Amino acid sequence: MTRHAAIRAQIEARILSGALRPGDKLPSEAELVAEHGVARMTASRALADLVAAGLVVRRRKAGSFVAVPRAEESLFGIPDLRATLGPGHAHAVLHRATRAATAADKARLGALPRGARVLALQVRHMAGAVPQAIEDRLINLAAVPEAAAEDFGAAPPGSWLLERVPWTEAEHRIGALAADAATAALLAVAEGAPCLVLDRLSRREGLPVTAVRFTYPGDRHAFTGRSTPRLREAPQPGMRIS
Amino acid sequence: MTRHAAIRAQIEARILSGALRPGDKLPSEAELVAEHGVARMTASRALADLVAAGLVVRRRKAGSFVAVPRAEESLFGIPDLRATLGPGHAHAVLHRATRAATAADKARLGALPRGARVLALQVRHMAGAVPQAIEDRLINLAAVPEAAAEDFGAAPPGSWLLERVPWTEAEHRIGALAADAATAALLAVAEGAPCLVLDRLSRREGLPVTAVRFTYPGDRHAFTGRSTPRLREAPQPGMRIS
DNA sequence: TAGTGGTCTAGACCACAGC
DNA sequence: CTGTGGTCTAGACCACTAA
Repeated sequence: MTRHAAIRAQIEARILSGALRPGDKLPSEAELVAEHGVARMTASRALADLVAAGLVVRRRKAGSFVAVPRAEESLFGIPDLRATLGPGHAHAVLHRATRAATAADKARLGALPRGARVLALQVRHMAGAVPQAIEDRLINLAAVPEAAAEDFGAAPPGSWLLERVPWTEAEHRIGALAADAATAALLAVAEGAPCLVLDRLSRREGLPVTAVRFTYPGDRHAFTGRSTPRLREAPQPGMRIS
Repeated sequence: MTRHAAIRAQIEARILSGALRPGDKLPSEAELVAEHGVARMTASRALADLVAAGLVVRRRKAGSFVAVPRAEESLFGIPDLRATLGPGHAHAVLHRATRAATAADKARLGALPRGARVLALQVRHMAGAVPQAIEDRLINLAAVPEAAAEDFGAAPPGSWLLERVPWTEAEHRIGALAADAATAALLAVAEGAPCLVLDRLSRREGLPVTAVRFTYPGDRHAFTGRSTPRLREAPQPGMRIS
């Protein structure tokens, strides 16, 4: 491993483990130079890589800090609904339950220890009086214990989680399904109407954090995005839901 | 503009304009040093940025070369169907026409000069005897004149284009639609069945190149992906269609 | 084996934004 | 004003691999 990669890995591990939290100050280049006995360009390279990875922000004179994830640029470039729908957006928690993980829960979240507890949520997102999406979410309380005491009245669970839990891996699936009777009723569409479905499973260092399914009425939503060849100084703008 | 950015921009312009084609050799670091009067690290940084942008590949002793886009990692990480479906995949051109751009064509491709000619294609993708997708594509012949003489028997148009035409910008839309009668017949699904629809418009330096709509049966396909925080040395694996 | 890229050093000057 | 990051230099050694 190269020296800049070693420095980078050390800092990255502290961020991903939670020892360093979003907003915390990192060592300055000069401190890294003294600590690791390298040239400043080497320390600078390590921090620059962390910036490219989105884990760190740097400000002149102020220093380097653990990046605070912005809700607008969620996983895979698919933002959460708060940013998408804007001020007219409202959400309501339809169901909320904590329970020992069932077999079905384990199938969604992946391997969980025996007796693991999960928080199951169903949230409906509205734009005015028009239903825009149904969110079915499972949260692994072993990974996010503070979720048990949260009512998600102010921020929907996606935004709430994004600002608190660093993630290291996510799996996504975007498909199309016909609305079943329950979904159709909640979304105010005809039974059998085409719906866009986004499934996402997020992990932190192998530990499942949350599994979520968003169901959007096919006539009201699409994922849109712009992309350019990935440039270091122009990160991918990502997808929007529109 | 910094010196490494200037060197990078010069090379990038030559690649995007087509003056340098995929596979062409770029100046070595030593040549860039002599040409621009900079230190080697500065030239190296310019080339490293181009590698990060995916425009360049570098091999020790051999040199730096314009990257040949791989069909497996298409725009937005959504690969073309050849790579997805593997050896069992076959495609057939159902319709093929060159014509002066109609109003509908211009609506899909965006601004075109008067009298612009386009190639319209409809292609069906199969896995064995099972239809997997319908591809409706428009190609701007002003941007890709050699497409007029291509029959797309060997490679489907997506792969063919990707290997020949550099792109600088793309817009995407993923939605869900009910299959109309014609689509249902081609995909061998019931009329009204939910379908996943991917629309993509690609441009090269503002010039529309191609607009395409893929329609997938909702019960046979989904876009799946894994993602990690974007690391310079571990590029996004991207989506797969499965 | 020689050319090329990959990394690192120990300096330097500058721009910028907090203090 | 000063700490911090951003960039650049002119070297150096090494690793890899294509010739």
